[in-house]
Amino acid sequence: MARIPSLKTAEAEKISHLDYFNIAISVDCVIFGYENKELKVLLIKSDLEEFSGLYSLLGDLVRPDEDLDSAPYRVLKDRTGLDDLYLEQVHTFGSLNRHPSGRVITTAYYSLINIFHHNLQVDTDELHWHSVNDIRKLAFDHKLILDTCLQRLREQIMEMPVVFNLLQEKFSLRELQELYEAILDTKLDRRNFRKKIAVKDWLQDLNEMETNLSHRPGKLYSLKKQFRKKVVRPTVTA
Amino acid sequence: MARIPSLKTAEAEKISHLDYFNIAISVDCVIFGYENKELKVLLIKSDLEEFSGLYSLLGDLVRPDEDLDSAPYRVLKDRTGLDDLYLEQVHTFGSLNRHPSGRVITTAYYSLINIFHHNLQVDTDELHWHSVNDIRKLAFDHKLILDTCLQRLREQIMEMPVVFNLLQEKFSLRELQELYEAILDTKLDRRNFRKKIAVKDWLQDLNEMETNLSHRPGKLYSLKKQFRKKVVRPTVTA
DNA sequence: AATTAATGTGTAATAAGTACATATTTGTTA
DNA sequence: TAACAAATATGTACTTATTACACATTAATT
Repeated sequence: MARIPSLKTAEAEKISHLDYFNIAISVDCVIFGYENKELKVLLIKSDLEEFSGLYSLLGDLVRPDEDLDSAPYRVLKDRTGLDDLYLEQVHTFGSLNRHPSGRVITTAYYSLINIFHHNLQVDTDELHWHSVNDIRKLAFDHKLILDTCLQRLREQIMEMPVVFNLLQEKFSLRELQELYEAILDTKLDRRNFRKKIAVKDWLQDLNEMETNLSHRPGKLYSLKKQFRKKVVRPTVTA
Repeated sequence: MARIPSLKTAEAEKISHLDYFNIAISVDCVIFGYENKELKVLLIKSDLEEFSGLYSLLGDLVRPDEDLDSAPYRVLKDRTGLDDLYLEQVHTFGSLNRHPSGRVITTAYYSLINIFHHNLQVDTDELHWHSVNDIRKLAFDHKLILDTCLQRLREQIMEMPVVFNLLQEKFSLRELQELYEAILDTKLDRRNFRKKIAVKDWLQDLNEMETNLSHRPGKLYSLKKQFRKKVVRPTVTA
């Protein structure tokens, strides 16, 4: 376990207390949304000269009086007004030169939010949704963070009922499939997709149909209640 | 992205620079070993009064001039003399009160080492191998960290050729199966296990046999060379 | 030579994943 | 109001992976 250096070994004492507290820790949020059959991510223009013109993820320093895992909730609440969100810790990035203004280690989280949520308020002067597929370069190491989080999201969507946080409460199987296709960036077979989803038993048949379409409407579904609890910290079940 | 507070928003300016650098960051290593058909973990007697009598993981504060991912290598090198190790970042733990002497956020790594490695030197006054199954309570939140890392290890052993870091270079399929059984804490069917391993194509048949057994000896294998590279930082392939 | 204790191996049964086509429903248009 | 356009709903054959399970073989020991 870490020793607080001022109290302990000679080796540690060579290095002053201040040095050790000279690393800042931040969180960065990869906030995924979904619109127009495309997976989006919420970005902000970087406020550093070094990265002028580049976008970056939303993040902030962790406060001394908040849990690490609470920090991304605060960031999201401040930036979007939403507080009942799916968040998952993915990885911590800490190479020496990742931040030009100083030593900052950052823990990355991804979050899934419904772009059309009635309470969602993104300051559109500052924040913009970008198609994940169009992003080539971001400030800092944020492209790497984005890719890492996207990979994790892709690993999880068939294991856990998470993508529903990106959709309206009611949706058709076609809409759900289009969402999976957007996230995985691949085409899926309709019949096989339905079979796979049916086996999971995640969905409630609402006995309602789509309306206002110029073709045959599909049935509407919602995520079963028992899966709606948000907050997902990876907990150990072993 | 995190803003360095002294430079930016009014809100941030309320909080002094020092406050923000008042969080220390450490790494903790779950060092797995394997002996006598049991999965072991290397622990040290906690040096804090609060936890007297309890063991803890090996860790240290991250230095201002080292990459986060380098810190666990340093810890392992210092503690075990080994430097060519498999290490994987698992999760970062940062609840407010996880460390009694101050605010410390820690990134957990797991490592797999061969207890009988000729260069391994564990200071046996300080460090001890414990059977993972016997561990009930550890200092700090280290039991949670251990469980989280063990879960990750279990998820990975059928996906990637990692467990070979726990074995001697040459081993029989029986030994390999016993190792899997120890990690998963379950019995496996011999024929099915062999089939599964054969499909992975990880092993080199050495055309040698076990010796000094009072029963039929098994063939010896080693991990194929191309899988021997160590250092595995989860890299993004997307 | 018989015994002990393990190795090495294959097949049938079940489950999961993949590829693929037709009838049906609704709204629109001629 | 009939025909059309565009989508929904659905099943089966094929392939691949997973599971359960038993017998002949080998080397050392007695």
